[in-house]
Amino acid sequence: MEVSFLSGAVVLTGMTCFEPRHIFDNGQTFRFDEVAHGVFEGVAHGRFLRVTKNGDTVTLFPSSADEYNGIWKNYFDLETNYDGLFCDCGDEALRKGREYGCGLRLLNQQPFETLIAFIVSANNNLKRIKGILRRICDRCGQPFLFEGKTYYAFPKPAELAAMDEQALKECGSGYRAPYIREAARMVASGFDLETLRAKSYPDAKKELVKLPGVGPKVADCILLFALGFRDAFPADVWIKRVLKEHYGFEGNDRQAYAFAKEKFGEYAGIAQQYLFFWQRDKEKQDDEDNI
DNA sequence: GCCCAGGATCACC
DNA sequence: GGTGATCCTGGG
Repeated sequence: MEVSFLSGAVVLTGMTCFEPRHIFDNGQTFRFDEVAHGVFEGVAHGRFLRVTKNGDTVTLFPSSADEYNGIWKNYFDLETNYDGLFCDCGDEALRKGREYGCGLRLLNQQPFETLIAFIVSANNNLKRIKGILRRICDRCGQPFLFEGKTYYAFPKPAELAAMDEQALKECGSGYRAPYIREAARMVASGFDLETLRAKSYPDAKKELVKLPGVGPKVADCILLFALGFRDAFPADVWIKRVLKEHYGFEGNDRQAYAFAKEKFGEYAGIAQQYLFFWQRDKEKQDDEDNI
């Protein structure tokens, strides 16, 4: 991989392990859309970003050397080498998932945004989650202009805590409105997500589930997608189907965590992403076949 | 109008 | 520690 800085853009060449669709359309972020074939746009870290890929060349726009080094390099987890991961792991399902999901990467997102996004994700589907978060951002995030269009940053804890329950419900969040409000209030008044990075995985998880609307699965999403815990393993319905179909595993949630830890070890979270992507695409394909 | 998908919570054992 | 009802809403 090589990085070059053009005027207003960052160009990454030799990117064999970077596939925008696999990165943005895998349930880890809800703020990017494919606006044209192969062109993804979204807002992260309070900035607009357009990501395109041609061959093995990835372009980030608009960007600069400072922004790349300060934000996007870490956001796209570019210091982790995904190339050889799980290639000869002796686990057929994982090897296949890895092959299929090649180019997928874990994003390092902002903890507060990730917390709220996954509270919203509970008992919900991708399309609705996206809509709810967009309306929340439109309503109380900081606006900024880019190419003549207005975009909204994800709200800060205090901005979100200031929204009343009724307004949150009007965004479509339903019964989750009081959870969102109270979690935002707790973070605004001192619940420090950043310090969780220094804790062990079980301790950090114990802290997170103290927040309203955060159970074991949502806590794992925050740990994996925002706080750098690569061993966190979000056990949602999709991944439980994988465990059942390909590993013959049938158990409750806590047994699933133990199984994942034993089976996939310190990279359980990355394995989860490959398996999740594979399973979801497979079922999407099955649905299309049934039409 | 009815049923379904999707996790956290709460009451209860 | 585990089980099952409930919450909300878009979509079939």
